[in-house]
Amino acid sequence: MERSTIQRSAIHDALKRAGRPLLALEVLELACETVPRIGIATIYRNLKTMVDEGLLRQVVLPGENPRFELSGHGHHHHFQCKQCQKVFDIHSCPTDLAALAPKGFTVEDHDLTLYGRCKNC
Amino acid sequence: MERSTIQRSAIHDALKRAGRPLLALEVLELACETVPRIGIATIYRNLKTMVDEGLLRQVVLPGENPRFELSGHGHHHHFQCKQCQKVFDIHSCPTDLAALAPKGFTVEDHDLTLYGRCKNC
DNA sequence: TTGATAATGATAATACAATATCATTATCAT
DNA sequence: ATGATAATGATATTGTATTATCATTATCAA
Repeated sequence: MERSTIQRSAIHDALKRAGRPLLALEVLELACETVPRIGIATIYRNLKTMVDEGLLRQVVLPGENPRFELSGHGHHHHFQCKQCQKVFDIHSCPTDLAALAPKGFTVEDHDLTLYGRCKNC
Repeated sequence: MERSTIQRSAIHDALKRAGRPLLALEVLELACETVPRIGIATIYRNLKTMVDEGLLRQVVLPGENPRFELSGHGHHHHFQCKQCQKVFDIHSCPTDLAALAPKGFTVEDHDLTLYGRCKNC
């Protein structure tokens, strides 16, 4: 990926407009609004490259296919709506988590997902 | 699954002895100590049945295949060791999580995974 | 503008966990 | 102990997300 293509920028734009982590197929759907004939292989190829470049970050929720979001939001967590399945960012983070681990265990990182109803559902 | 078999009890016993959530293949490995010729299909069949019966609970961590643990431990979370990949139970739980969601969002549930080094690693 | 070649799009191939198939074996009510 | 049949074990098949292939198209340095 050394050349700039309308497909690549359509993918970046889709994620920017969405403002929330998207599945590959959701990226396809949104990018289609800009490039109607864009193929799913192009979506996967570009997502992979952009993650490698550090432009995107993968968001993996339990039991879900990977989603993708623009990187540079720092450490944050996610909320999934049980109704529409959409995933949203949460920009705060609980603090005392390291204390939860049993004796002898060292906590280096954590993942938190909240579930419920989003604003629209 | 209406008859009691040594395979079924070997699976239950494997999970009991482990005391932590196991992957299907880990269950196979442990159950083999009791029933050397047990097949992977039998593992999957019984795990599914035992989950349906409420005897087992599925534990799904981000990007991981399902693990299985004996149910009846109530609400709790999990710790995954970055070294040995094993998953352990954490029997405490942060409280203020509902407050983290944006306005208009309702939090009904949550999933927390801690990552780091376990006691043995 | 042109040529080298990177990227795309359509689709075939892959990877792999989980399920289905089916002959054989084990369970258990009688 | 016996027979009906549930369960097993070996393995083929499926389902599905992702990747590879390759002819065609688009990009961009010259």
